[in-house]
Amino acid sequence: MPKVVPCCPPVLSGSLDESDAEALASSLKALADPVRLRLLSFIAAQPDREACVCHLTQPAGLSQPTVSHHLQVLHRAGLLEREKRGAWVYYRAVPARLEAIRAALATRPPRKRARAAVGGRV
Amino acid sequence: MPKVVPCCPPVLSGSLDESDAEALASSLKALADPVRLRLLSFIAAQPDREACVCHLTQPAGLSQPTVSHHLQVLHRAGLLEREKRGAWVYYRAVPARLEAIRAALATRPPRKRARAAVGGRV
DNA sequence: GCAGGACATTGACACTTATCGATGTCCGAA
DNA sequence: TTCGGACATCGATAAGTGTCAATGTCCTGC
Repeated sequence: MPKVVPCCPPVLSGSLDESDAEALASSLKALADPVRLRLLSFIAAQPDREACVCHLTQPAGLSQPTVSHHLQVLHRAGLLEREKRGAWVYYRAVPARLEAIRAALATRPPRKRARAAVGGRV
Repeated sequence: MPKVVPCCPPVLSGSLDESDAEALASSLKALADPVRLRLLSFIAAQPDREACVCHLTQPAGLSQPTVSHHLQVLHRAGLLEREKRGAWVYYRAVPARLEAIRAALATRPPRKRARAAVGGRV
């Protein structure tokens, strides 16, 4: 059974301590780029909710190394899963991670809900 | 009656177009800094939900021009309101703006709710 | 084993951003 | 009117980031 790690307190519900702020900022930084937002939403919009890198360079309009770089940033932030299948690498969105970030931005403290933050602290 | 401006489509609900992605990324960039997250939460945690700059430099541990800079970034993103009272300037959080950003990060399309995105597009 | 394709990594460059000291502007008090 | 305090702006600097061409690694098919 996976450990349930509580998320950091919502931004507007009290004073964030320094490490919570660092962690949340680091996740937000991964999201705060138009290319990465589009990659994330493009991948999630695929019929099977995944895409390999070769299908992403053209919609992104960027070179393969650049797309690879952005995917790596999203992957390191826990927002994308990586799966290697043969010569290809498939990326899949992790909605729970995005949900955890959303929870950290909640205006009011969220209702208690088990497993809301699966995937680690934000 | 104020115009209700719909927010951009949620990231995971379909493919974001370029201008939506730019707008959302720009709002997220304003949030994606530990100093700014702490300023925002500190201000919101005050008894009267506001604070003047002179009360923020010490908790932030930064120089007055630097704090002023961060407040300006949050203000330009619509996350803080600015009010000048005599020689002092008071900043107040704008929860609706944060809520609009959260909505844009929703995993599923949100239920229709009037005035959910008051304050402009994200 | 060899050739070619898919993806990651490296190195370099331009651009942005966080930070501070110095200075400017505006306000209230004397 | 003058002085001092609160805040913003400016200029400079160091650190971070997005981008690409070149190169490296790994897999598949021949």
